[in-house]
Amino acid sequence: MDKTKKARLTKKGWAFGSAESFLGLTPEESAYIEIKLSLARELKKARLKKGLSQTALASKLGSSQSRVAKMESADSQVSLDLIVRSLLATGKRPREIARAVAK
Amino acid sequence: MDKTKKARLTKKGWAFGSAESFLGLTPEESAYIEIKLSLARELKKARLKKGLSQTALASKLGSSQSRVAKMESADSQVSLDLIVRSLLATGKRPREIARAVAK
DNA sequence: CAGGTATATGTCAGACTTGACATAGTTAGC
DNA sequence: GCTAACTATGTCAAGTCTGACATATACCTG
Repeated sequence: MDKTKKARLTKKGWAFGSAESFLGLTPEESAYIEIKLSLARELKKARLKKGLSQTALASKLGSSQSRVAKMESADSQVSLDLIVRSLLATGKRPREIARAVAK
Repeated sequence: MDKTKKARLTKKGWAFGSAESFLGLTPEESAYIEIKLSLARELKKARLKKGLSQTALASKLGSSQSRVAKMESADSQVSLDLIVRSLLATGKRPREIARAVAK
């Protein structure tokens, strides 16, 4: 999968929209990015709901502020694995994660 | 996350059961493994439904038979990312993936 | 405006994941 | 049993992701 394209799409300028493409992404690639973006938004929502800063959440996760920021922006250098594990660590149940995946 | 424990749990002897634990896994770790196992089963089901061998699927995915086998067994050396992307490549829609996540 | 808090972005060494390959085990038909 | 097709498991070099750090930007409040 071409990470440069993903990176471009998920840069600030694109985050507001959907990941559909005129840049040659296949439907599967688009779907993958959509899922990642949705989970990223879910993580941010979960954090804010708990009134935590990125730094505070990072500490709970055993990670760092910069990585939390990258998760929340669905950075191409962040895996789905990490986002899902972080969601679980914030108390989200699989059912809620599933909802975000479908959205 | 301790990968050795995960590896042990997902070894043949445990694959039939759930990933709950008397080995010191936290609920989040268990949930993560459950999700992975569920998606792994989904991938196998999708492949069989299409009447493909692991080798044939691997070729479609640009991967190898051994990696497909590892995906289907939720091997600890396989990421959620890869399983999700493979599911998408086999034609599964996010909604169906979500269902497996919740299960 | 200074200082503080929060978030974003770039980089890096070390850890992890990947496709490929080798090999072993399993299953089905003969 | 033998063969062939299928699947499981181990290993490795190359590529990717991670936490940590540095730094930048934005927004307060005094």
